[in-house]
Amino acid sequence: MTVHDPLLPAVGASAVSSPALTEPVEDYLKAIYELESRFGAAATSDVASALAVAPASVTGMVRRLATQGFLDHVPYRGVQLTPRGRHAALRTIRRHRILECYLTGVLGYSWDLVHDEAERLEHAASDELIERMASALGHPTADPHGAPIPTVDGMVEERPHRTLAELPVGETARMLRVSDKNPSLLRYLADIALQPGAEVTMVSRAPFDGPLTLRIGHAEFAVGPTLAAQVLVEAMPFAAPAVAPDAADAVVAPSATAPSLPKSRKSTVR
Amino acid sequence: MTVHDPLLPAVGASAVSSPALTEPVEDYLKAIYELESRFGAAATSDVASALAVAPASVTGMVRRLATQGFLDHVPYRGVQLTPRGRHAALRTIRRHRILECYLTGVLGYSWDLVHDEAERLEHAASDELIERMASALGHPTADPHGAPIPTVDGMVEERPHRTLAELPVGETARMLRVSDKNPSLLRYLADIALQPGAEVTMVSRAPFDGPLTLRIGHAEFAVGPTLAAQVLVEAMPFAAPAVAPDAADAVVAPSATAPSLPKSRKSTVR
DNA sequence: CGAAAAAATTAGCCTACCCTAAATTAGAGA
DNA sequence: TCTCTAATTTAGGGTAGGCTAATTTTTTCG
Repeated sequence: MTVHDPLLPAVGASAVSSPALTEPVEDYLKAIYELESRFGAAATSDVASALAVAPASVTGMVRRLATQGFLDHVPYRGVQLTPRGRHAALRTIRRHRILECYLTGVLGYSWDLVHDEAERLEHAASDELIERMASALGHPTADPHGAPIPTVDGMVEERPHRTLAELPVGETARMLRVSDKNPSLLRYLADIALQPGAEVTMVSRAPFDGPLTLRIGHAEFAVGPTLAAQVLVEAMPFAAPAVAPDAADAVVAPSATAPSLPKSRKSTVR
Repeated sequence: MTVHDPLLPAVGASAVSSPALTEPVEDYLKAIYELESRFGAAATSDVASALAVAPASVTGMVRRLATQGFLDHVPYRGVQLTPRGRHAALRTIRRHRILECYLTGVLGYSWDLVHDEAERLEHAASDELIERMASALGHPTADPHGAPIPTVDGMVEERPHRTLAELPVGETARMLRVSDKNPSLLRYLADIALQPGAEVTMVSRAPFDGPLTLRIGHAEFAVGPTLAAQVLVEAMPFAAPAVAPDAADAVVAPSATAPSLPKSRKSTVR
């Protein structure tokens, strides 16, 4: 009986150069990581709907992942990634986001189409390839949708933010980030020039969950609260439009779209 | 035939938008295609060793592929791809070779390392991505190892060739192609500048399968017959380095003395 | 030609994932 | 507190692919 013994040679601290995770495993870890960082915990049914599988399938996979040390599972209580699991998740997320940067920045993909492509390539690309892409791009720190790119050793810088829906009337903020998963939403946002880095002002807010009026550049748009809730914004560095403490050193604001998209020319390939 | 029909309504002509082949299936079809074009038929054991699986596994997969119409299988007699199977194989091969071009041409991979990377990406990349890469490269017709790239509709131009081992003493040929599967061989060939397009002259040939002496550029190298048998060459179009195009069957006189004149049954195919 | 060797297939198992239906448990509300 | 519902897990199956061992067929060779 020749046993192949594919997994875990030892309980080593962190990455022992993992024996290649399967695609489903990478997907589960990524989904759990994202749910965990959004809600503090990942519920079975949330993982199931994120991955479009039945809840029972999640239970099964979770048991497997727990025995392999990727997460802790308290039955009926939810799961939590171990450092090992978190590291694996972040590796996949890094790949995904660098791929998105590369596809938009170098190969001309539009930001609403990169997600699916990156979703498949993230499992197939070697570290070598990912790092070559990153360096061809000048080591971007955020993907085209504004999501921060984890470092090779698993660090992510989450910037403080609120949703556009929470922005008080009269205030201006900088668009920070939006999910990459909804192509038609992304196409609409591109239409109204609401992309990471853009300045957006809350002009008015209709009552009873009514539409919000935004100013982006010189144009105004009315959007629904559902959309606004999906767009993350951050406070502008300083200098508010109306009451600036010192207008003299206010940052030059590009009036139209301010794309701080990670697009770089230099190719550091050898 | 269950067609999922994901997005587009009927692409037309050739592609019936196959229900996405699995990775193993693509690998089998590709391997069978290559064996078939090399030997005229694909034997179970050859497929098994090409894919590093047990022969029994091949029998099983072959049965599945036959019922799906990718190939015909006469038990104990071998398999033959159907047009459908051949088309699928060529699609994978096209992807593989365009990926190799892109990785070496744009991302700086060396030619001995691209194979493994392309091998994984070929299953994950969308047609969209492959065609974007191809057009970024100006639609190459051969990969870095000299292998021709099938067109989108499954045409390959196989050039007439012989192996370097067969090159008569005194003759010069142009290096055409070498397998991409052996990194150390490729590194050695790069060392001696024997790459597609290079001109190589057979200076002498030691008896009893002894070493062959080649001239490449201004240098001479002795190589074993095994290596030489893996390198494909083609007749030079016309015009040897220093001689005018009139000398149709004149051979460039090598400085080294050729023991016996090559019988030179010239079949200058082009 | 007939026997041994080689090649291929069958039989029987295994693992990873996925699913549905049937328990079970947690948590909310009366 | 007790019950009802929603969430979760267990039970029982299915498919794709892979493996070893045993068997069958083909080929080769004395």
